[in-house]
Parts: sequence; C-alpha cells; structure tokens
Amino acid sequence: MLAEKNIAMTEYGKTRIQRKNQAIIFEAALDVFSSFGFRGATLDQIASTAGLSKPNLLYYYPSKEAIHSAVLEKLLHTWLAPLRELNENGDPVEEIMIYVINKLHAARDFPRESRLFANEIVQGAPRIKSILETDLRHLVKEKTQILSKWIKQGRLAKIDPYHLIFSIWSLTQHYADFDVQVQAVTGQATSFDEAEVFLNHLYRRMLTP
Amino acid sequence: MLAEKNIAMTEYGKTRIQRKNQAIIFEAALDVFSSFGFRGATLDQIASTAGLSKPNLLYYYPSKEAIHSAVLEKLLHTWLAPLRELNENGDPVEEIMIYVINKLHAARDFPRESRLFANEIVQGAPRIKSILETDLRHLVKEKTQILSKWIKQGRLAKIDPYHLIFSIWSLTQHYADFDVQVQAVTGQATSFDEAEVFLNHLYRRMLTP
DNA sequence: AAAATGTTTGACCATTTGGTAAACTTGACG
DNA sequence: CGTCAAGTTTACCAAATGGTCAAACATTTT
Repeated sequence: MLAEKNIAMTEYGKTRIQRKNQAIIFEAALDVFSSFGFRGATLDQIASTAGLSKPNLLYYYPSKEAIHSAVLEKLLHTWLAPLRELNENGDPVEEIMIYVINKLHAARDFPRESRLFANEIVQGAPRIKSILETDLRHLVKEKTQILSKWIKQGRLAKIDPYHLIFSIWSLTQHYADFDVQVQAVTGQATSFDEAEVFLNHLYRRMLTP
Repeated sequence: MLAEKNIAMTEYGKTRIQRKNQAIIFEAALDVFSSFGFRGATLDQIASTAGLSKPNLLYYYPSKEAIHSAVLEKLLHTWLAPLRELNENGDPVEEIMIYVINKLHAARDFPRESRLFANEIVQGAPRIKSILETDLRHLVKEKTQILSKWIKQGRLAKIDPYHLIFSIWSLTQHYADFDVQVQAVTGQATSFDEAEVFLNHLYRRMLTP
C-alpha cells in the first residue's frame, strides 16, 4: 500500500503534510540534482537540504530514481512552454524575438532547471531520451514547419529552421548552464541585460530577409 | 618514492611501458569522465575500459582526482588554442569566421573533450575555476581588445565583444555537448555541414558593419 | 645469472550510499 | 479522550567504491 500511495502522490499530494513535504523535497532535489547531476547527488544531501531524514524522503518517494524522474518530468513541461507559444499568425521576426527573450528570461529566472537539463543531456539523456525523441521532436517539427512557411513567403531570411531553434536553445541556456565560466571571464555577475541587447542585435540582423 | 615517481610521470613517461599505459589510461579516463562526469565515473570503469586492473591504475596515478586533473589540464591547453590564433592583422570578419569554423570542427572531432569540459562547468567548475579566472580570463580580455579596436575602426558591427565570444563557444560546443538532443530532434546523425552553413550565415550577417 | 628495479595482481579495508524494518511519535476524528 | 492511521526516526544492511599492501611476476642492468 505504501507503493500505491507513493505513486498516487507523485502527481497530487493528499494531506496537508504530504503537500508540504513533497514541495520541500522537490525544491531540495532540484537544488542538489542541478548542482551535482544524478550520480553526484546523494539522498543524504537532498534530505539535509530538505531538512528531513533520509528514510523520511523515502517515505514520500520510493527511490532516488523516482525523485529524479519526478523533478525532471515536471520540468520538461514548463521548459518547453515558450516554444509552444510561437504563433503562426504573428510577425515572423517579432515572434522569434519573443521566443528568444522568453528563453533568456527563463535561463535567468530558473537556472537550476536549466542546469538539471544540461546535466542530463550532456551525459546522454539516459532518462529522458525517449521523451526527446517523441514529444520534443514533434513539437519542434511543428514549429519548423511554421518557420519554413515564413521563409517561403519571403518574410524570414533563408536559414535552416532546425539550426535556428538549436541556436536559440544554445545561446540562451548558455547563460545559465555556463554561468560560472561567464562570471569567471567577465569578473562580474552575469548581465542578462547585456545578453538581451546582444541577442536582439544578433537575431534581428540574422533573420530579417 | 612511489609518490615522487608518479608526480614526475604525470608530465612525461619514462619507460616504454609507462608511456604506453599512461596513454591508455588517459584515453580511457577521457572516455569515462566525459560520459559520466567526475562523480559518475568509477575507477573500476576506467580500469576495465583501459584493460587494466584498478590497483594498476593507481600505480600510475595516485588517485581518481589525479587522473581527472591530468586529463582536464592537458585539455585546457588544446581547447583554447583556436582562440589564441585570432590575428589582429587579418580581416576582422574573416578572422572571426576562421575561429568559428575551427571551434565547430573541434566540437566535431573532439566531442569527448567538449563534454568533459561541459560536465565540469555545469557543475560549477570546482576543479578549474581558478584557471578560468586567470588564464582564460586574460586570454579573452586580450582578444576582446582586438575586437573592440576593430569595432572602433568601423570594420566590425557594434556588438559586445564578450558576448560575441560566448556565443561562439555556446553555438559550436552545443553540437558536441547536446548532440543527443540534436539527434533526438532531427532523427539523424548531426550534420556538421549544415551547422557550418548556418553559422556562416549567422556570423557574416551579424558582424558585417 | 644474479641483483635490482619496475610492473601487476589478489586480497583486503574503510567509507559512502541507496535502501529497509520496526519502533515510536504525532495528528485526525469520532 | 482514545483509537487508528499518518508520519518520523533509530538502527541497521548490502553493495559499491576509492584506496592500500605485500607478494608475485617481468624486465632491465650489471
């Protein structure tokens, strides 16, 4: 019955205490997994970050894997939201700029989420490969078709739509994932305002037909 | 005397066997560390990849840390080489294009090195932060001054030189570090030729004054 | 060939780590 | 208030892991 309960709880907590502790664990896990990757993170670390005991963690989630999956899955959804909003009926360059800036702000506001992702993918995405190959792939395909249409209509410069999307992911997430490097090189806290100016210049120049 | 010997050997092997085995270990360690990160990698894994026993590994390197450091340090040197070649006396746009393409080819030809780096930095660069803050920082500063000069001379579009360099790192290494994602989304092996066309378009458009 | 030096291995150790069992405490509720 | 379920903790376990060591095995030197 423990198992059933835990599976059920993964999606929606039931009691007040369950809700609270699951949120706490979720936060702690995000913190630790994003800093150290799956194998680098330990249950003790997550437990102590959450202010709970290790067996107590395992009362709410059946295993380390389960915690990681829970965090990762919830993330995927919100992480892809900005791309979903790319609107066929808007102005091509402006629509893409909105997407770029949204992604940049996501990197600024949710760096842990970005790094969790980066950790997973750099190591071969063992736990989310299948999702990338289905959900993400379909979403991207859908959006590249819009981009291709715009290009055919002469409203967008002739560029490879897939590589355009990759470039947006890469350039925006870089400010979260490689933040240490950016800070080490500039000697200051990362300026997302500067980044915004830069990306604005880059994409307008590149995309205008 | 073991310790002394090992330290000395780290840089240049002495006997024939030392040279051979150190090269083998180095390769194996690069393989394993780049796939799983520092904590995700195990000595047993490295040993079996190298075709040696674990104690035998530790005969050549005093610790897991030491192996990792050795690999990482040797890498840093070659990894930064392309940027060093940015030549003040060349044509601005062409010089940058050469750098971009060199970096792209490095990502294509040395993906393990790129991923090792990515793993390290995503997790806060605990082992190379100091190098980033000194060597890398100085090198980048030097090169941004060249870029700034070119901009002032009107030979390059007005963009932030630091962010230009970040963008090059980000866009090129993306094809190595996030290769799984690229392949999952496109459904094919990553086409570096397409990437080259894309980056060529992007940077020429962006940089031409 | 003997001695000296270099290389490899099997057996072992201490610590860490994911996970469990059972006792104990707390809270919900009639 | 008393009972029962929910929640928490203490003590523990087995496997994995980084690392040691002395003995065995090779290779080179004399």
